[in-house]
Amino acid sequence: MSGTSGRTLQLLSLLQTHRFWPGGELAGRLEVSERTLRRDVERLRDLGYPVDATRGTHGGYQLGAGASLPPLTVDEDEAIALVMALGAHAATVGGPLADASLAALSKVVQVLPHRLRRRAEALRSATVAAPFGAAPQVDAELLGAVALATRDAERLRFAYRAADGAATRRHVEPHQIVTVGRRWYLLAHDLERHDWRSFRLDRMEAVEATRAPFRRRPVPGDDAAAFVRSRLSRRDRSLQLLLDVHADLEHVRRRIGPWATVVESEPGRVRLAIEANDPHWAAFGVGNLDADVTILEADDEVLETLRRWSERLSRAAARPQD
Amino acid sequence: MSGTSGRTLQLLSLLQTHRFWPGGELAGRLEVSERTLRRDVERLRDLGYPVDATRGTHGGYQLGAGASLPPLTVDEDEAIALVMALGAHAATVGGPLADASLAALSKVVQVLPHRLRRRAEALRSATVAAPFGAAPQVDAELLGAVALATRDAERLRFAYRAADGAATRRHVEPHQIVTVGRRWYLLAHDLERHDWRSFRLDRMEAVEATRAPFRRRPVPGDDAAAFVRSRLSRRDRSLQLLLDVHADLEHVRRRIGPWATVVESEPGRVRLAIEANDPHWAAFGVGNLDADVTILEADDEVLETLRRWSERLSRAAARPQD
DNA sequence: GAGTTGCGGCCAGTTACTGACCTGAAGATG
DNA sequence: CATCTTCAGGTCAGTAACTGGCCGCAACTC
Repeated sequence: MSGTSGRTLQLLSLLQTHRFWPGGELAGRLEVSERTLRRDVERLRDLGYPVDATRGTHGGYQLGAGASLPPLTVDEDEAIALVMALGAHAATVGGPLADASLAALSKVVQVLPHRLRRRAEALRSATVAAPFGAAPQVDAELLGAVALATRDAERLRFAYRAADGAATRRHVEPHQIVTVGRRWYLLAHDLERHDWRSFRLDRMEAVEATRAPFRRRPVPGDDAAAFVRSRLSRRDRSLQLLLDVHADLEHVRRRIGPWATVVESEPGRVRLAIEANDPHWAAFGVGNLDADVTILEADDEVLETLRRWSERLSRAAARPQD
Repeated sequence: MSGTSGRTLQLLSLLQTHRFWPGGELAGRLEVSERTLRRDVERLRDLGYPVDATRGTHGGYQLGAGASLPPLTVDEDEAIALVMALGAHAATVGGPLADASLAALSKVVQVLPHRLRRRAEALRSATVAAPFGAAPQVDAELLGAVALATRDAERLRFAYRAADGAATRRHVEPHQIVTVGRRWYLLAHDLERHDWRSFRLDRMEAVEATRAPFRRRPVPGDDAAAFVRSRLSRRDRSLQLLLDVHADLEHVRRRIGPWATVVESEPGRVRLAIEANDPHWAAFGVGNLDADVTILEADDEVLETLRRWSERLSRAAARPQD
């Protein structure tokens, strides 16, 4: 590792892996004199990263919270945790927080060494799908690649399997990634069809970022999520559940969070759309609402699942054998 | 910002915020000649971070995936996303992945500027609790502080409200953070009681890291999670649910994941303990198992909730009004 | 083939980094 | 209170590294 710059980075990294470091120890690790260490610390401070020092016996250096964020030095396990955590988080929250998560995810994925990708993938398949039935099993690397291209306004090529099984090759301008009903979609402008299209990420394959930059266009209706929702394929939409909940909006929000769309509400009644890609998820939603519910629209499969849950729960509750 | 080192860091950061940078642009931003930029790039490469370059028209530099992980430069929104994603992730997965998440979380929290902490806190309270009823609403900063002290083997002082309401001041050696039934616990050696104790993180307050380091002791039984589980207070334990599932282990694992403990299993039957801090969570578990279930042990509150869910679901399923 | 962009050698002037030595100050210890 | 430990930072001299300007070269695009 080369001279001063490398050492400065290394110092920053050391200060992040342990809270306290006595000066001598640091100097030893960096293989410089203590005087030089003090100068390195000074350099970090000049760079805006506050290194707090304590004098006297058991004194030492410590990286504090400052005005700006120092570069995070993460190790391999932590990088994998980041990939998995950010992917899951982006899927469960919506809006700007999801965007920030994706932005962070793309940074990690961009620099993730290949062997770590394999490890992450292995872990992902070993880890149980989030307990809502089928979670959006999108490959973290693919998600990262798409997020990266979206961030950098870079054209994208990929293979797509449509709902009817037809396989096509696409060339698009990726505009935004959104989640609807626990599934990932990419809203993009299709360069061959000259129109907006939304693509399910779990149906994309062989994603290839061409390096061609593009100029962003305004999204129709100025609301990517709404646009994607309006374009859901019949099959995707079929598990949608429309219901009247006899409770206040506040209660509904607290119980089900962002994973359902409030269509309209008045005091004591909320009309709610649950986009369920899994009937179990719909059943959970209805149960967890903790209020009386009238179903306005639902697929037979969902109704059937509701009945099965109901029977199972009542049987279980009827026979406590303790 | 000082000379070379700062510029190198800045270059690394620029390379992470956009995928492609033409050399001239980078040189301009860093206010150096293109020759010096080339040398900076070389420096980064010497440091082990692979900067790929493309020649010719529309050429430029690009940070690639290499052998080691470069320091991540995240912006404020991303830092907040990290805090929230890692906290949530650590709570939902168990084992080594959770540990890695906590390690990463502590790194972020350590350097998070104060104003960002406030923003994170605000977002946290605005964000709906995860839809399992009461999520473990542990302050992210507190979690980070405890994780930091645990990582660095640093003694901890805090105020604790016990289950019976008694408020005490504790001084402990924090050994491990574990989750049981969607709650956070700290397994620690109490320095005043001279024995192991487990503390619920949501009952801790005013956490203060003394700088006193301690030497780790072997955890009794060598399994922190098991130890904490065995010491759960009566109140915490009361919502435990013990059941026989008539399905294969594989099926159960796939349906409920790490959020339940398999007590024993034989082909076609699994005995399962669900640690539920919320009866709704238990109801969800039973329903989502998608198999016949016999309850062996359960609190009345849980049984009552199961019944309520059952009724609600069957009423809802019976009256589809489409 | 022409234009663009990155690569890296060379050179000379400048800068800054390093280790040694020293004085001071702040906290811990007894 | 005296003493020890540890960080802070000035100075100095030798060395190393950095910088910008110049160059010919190589790779890629159109």
